[in-house]
Formats: sequence, C-alpha cells, structure tokens
Amino acid sequence: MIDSENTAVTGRSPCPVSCSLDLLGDKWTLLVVRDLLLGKKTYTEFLKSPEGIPTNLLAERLKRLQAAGIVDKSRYQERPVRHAYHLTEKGRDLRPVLLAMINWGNKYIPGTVTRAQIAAMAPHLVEGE
Amino acid sequence: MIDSENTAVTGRSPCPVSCSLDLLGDKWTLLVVRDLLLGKKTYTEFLKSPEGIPTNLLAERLKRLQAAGIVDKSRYQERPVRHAYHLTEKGRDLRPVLLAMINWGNKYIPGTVTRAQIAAMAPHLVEGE
DNA sequence: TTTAGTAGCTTGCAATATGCAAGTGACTAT
DNA sequence: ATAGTCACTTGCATATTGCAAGCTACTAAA
Repeated sequence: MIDSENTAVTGRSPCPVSCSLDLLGDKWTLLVVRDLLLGKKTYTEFLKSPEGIPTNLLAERLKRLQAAGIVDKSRYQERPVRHAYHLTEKGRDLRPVLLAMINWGNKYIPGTVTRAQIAAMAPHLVEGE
Repeated sequence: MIDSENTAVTGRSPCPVSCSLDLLGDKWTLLVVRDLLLGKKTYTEFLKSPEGIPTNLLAERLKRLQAAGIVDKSRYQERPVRHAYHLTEKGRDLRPVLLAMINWGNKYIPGTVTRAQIAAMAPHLVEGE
C-alpha cells in the first residue's frame, strides 16, 4: 500500500472514528463521495445533485479529498479541456461507510430512497456486500 | 417498530445518506454515539473523552440525539440526582456505521487505535461483525 | 467578429456554527 | 460556612457555511 497521502494521526485523538471524522465529518464531503460512487465525474455533475452544494464548498471539498488521496483528478479531453474526478482505492473503500448509512437511513427515516431502488439505478454502489 | 421519533424526510433530499448526514454530519455527534457504544453514560464521562468536546456542544448534541430518538436519558439515582444516557435501538443500529469507519481509519490512517485494541478494552463495541 | 453559452472555478460578504471561558443551581460532604 | 461535584447555560470571539456574483478559458452560432 502506498502511504504518501495517508496522513498519520494529527487530529484530536488516535481514535479511528475521530480521525475519520476529522476528514469526513461534515454535511457535504460524504455526499461528494456518494456521487463519485454513483459514477458522477465532473464538477457540474456534482453541482446538479439534488442537495445543491454551494460551488465554493464543492471546490474546497474536492481539493481536500484530493489532498487526502481519496479522489484524483484528470483531464479526459483537450479542446475543450474537460476534467474528470475519480475515487482512488482509499475512496472506494468508503463504500461500507455509505452502505451502513443507507441501511440505517432506510430503516429509521421513512421516505428515503431504498437500497433496492438505488440498486436499480446504480448497481455498482450497492451490489455485493 | 415505533415510529414517533423517526422524522420522515424533511432534509435536503430523500437520499438516505443525505438524511443521515443531516442528523449526524458533523465532527462531534458520532463521537458521542461512540462513547455510548463504549458504555459511557454520564455527561462528565463524555466530557472526559480525549477529543475534548466543548460543554455547550455536548449539551446541544445530547438534546438533538434525544429529539431524534437515538438516545434516551434517565435518572439512575436520587439523592444526589444523577443522570444516565443510553442508546435506543435506533442508536445501537449506528454501530455498523462506526465499525465501517474504524475499519477504514485503521486501513488508511496510520497510528489509529486498531479494532483489535478496541476489542480488548471494549468488547461490546466491536465483537461480532 | 461580436455575441452567447458552457465548464470550472474564485471572491466577497452576511449568516450560522463552533470553541473557549466563565458562571449558575442543585446538591452533598466537611 | 466552605468547598466540591454534576449538569448544564451564557457571552463572546473566531471559523465555517451559504449565497450571489464574477472570472477565465474555451467553443459554437449569427
């Protein structure tokens, strides 16, 4: 495992929950990860998600996720220049966290889109496990 | 399942991840849940956790968690009056979210306390899946 | 060759949330 | 009477968020 972007404990405590929250603990970061797991790739695609992330926060979160080695960015075409964001292995490994939230949300927040409904639209997020 | 405290979707979107984050998406709430899963029960025990939650935020988070039906509060003794907080089933069902974060943190943030070390101190958080 | 449009941002600023310290009220123990 | 603990609340400075507007590079249409 390459360790370059895996910052060692610098946060509030050496608890893995606390350290994860130092990186991911806000209302937007994991929604960006969700969108990436759903196959969205570009800045404007993220902006179109129904929660409506403010554009400055999207830019800032993408930078932090890149700095943390969770996301990487590439040009996928020149003329006109277009960029694509992708999850690294470290980012894809957040899938169990999101799946646990989906299961919990479905069980306790009536009206949420179910895991089955998500599977129908976006099999790769939810299948297996 | 009693449904009284399970507020239906009122948030940013009907996505279960987004709805979960509306409730839990900050740097402190899931640390309180962690402490409860570790068996801590009182206000002052939560304050002693190494991350050092500010006392006003602890009070506010406990109220929100109670309002959401994730935590309940009881007097466990009179003379002097003492209070204990406990997770409800809804709260205990957040365990998979925390376990997923522990696994991810252990894999990607060097120096975090491992699941095995946690198991040695607090078997009930971590044992079984 | 102006004009309009899209992608991917940045900037400014008001509103909200957080962090810190100090204070409060009920109680007990000395 | 004094000190100490538990469980908070209050005030205020600082940090983060949310909203709107602007900006740069590019393309496509008139």
